[in-house]
Amino acid sequence: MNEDFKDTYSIKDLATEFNVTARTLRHYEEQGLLAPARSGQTRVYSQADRIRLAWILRGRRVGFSLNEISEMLALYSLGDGRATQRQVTLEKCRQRIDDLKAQRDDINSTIADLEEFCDTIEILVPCQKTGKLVSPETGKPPVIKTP
Amino acid sequence: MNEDFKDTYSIKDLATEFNVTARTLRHYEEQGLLAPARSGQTRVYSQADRIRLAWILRGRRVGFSLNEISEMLALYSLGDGRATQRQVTLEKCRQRIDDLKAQRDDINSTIADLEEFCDTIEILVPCQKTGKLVSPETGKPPVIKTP
DNA sequence: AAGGTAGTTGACGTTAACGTAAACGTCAAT
DNA sequence: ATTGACGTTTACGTTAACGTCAACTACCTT
Repeated sequence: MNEDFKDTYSIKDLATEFNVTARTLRHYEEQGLLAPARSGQTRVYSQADRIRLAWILRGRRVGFSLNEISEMLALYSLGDGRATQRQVTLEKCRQRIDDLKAQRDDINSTIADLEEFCDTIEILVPCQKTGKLVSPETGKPPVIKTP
Repeated sequence: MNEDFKDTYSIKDLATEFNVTARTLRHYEEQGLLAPARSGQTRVYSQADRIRLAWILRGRRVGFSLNEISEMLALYSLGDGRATQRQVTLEKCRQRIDDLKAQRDDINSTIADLEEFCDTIEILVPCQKTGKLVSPETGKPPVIKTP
């Protein structure tokens, strides 16, 4: 029996795999984000549940609230729904995409700031007299772009 | 007198410009993220305060907590500090950069998911009989990758 | 049978990031 | 001089996303 490719998982299995607590998984179920099967009282997570959890957690890392994630999951189920809702679904979806692209720009800017900062102070050297960091060229304190 | 390039701002000025409440600015001050000058009791924000606020808000959009933003701002002031702290500062800074790059990857994946979803349902057409959305080619319901 | 491990359901506690209301000061305009 | 727009501090309220018990069940294992 191969243990690596199970098709069902206990709550602890998923919790440890994704580095969250069991409480978190129960919480997501309370919020309607997950709906694992039951064997008696005990939750039994399928492969689909596992994928869905990974998706949820990625959404969380990206900064979405559980409510937003819930709405996005709802969008997917609207995809095969009535035609009248198609346009609304598409608009919301595209809005999300635009927001994410804006956020990506913010992240790139922040990365650029931090990298420039790293580059600046990485070449500095302690001053003989004061012990403070100065430029090895000019002997003067660095010009740091402080926000 | 040109109103566009002021060198001082009221709390309301900045609040409206950045679309936050005055309460938020006071909160940031309580947390030590801002330290505007005072004219009597009244806060007077400088151009530097304004830039700093923009930086803070970008950090917030990126998903940082106020505490994390505070730490990052502290990094910058450590930049011209003692040599002994330089290495620590650099490591923290690079860690931040790596985290941000990972987050950017997550965002890109999410964007890809959403765009694929958009592409899929955008070409669908309502079925004559059921009214449900189906492929114009096959007449069958679409294959949507549901997380 | 006793203990250990893993599961369950309440239900209250916690933290961050503000919201909100009270109670008050200060000018400029009506 | 009173209204109104803007500012202040103090302090309690709120929401999200869980943490943290308690009290219980079920199933092995020794």
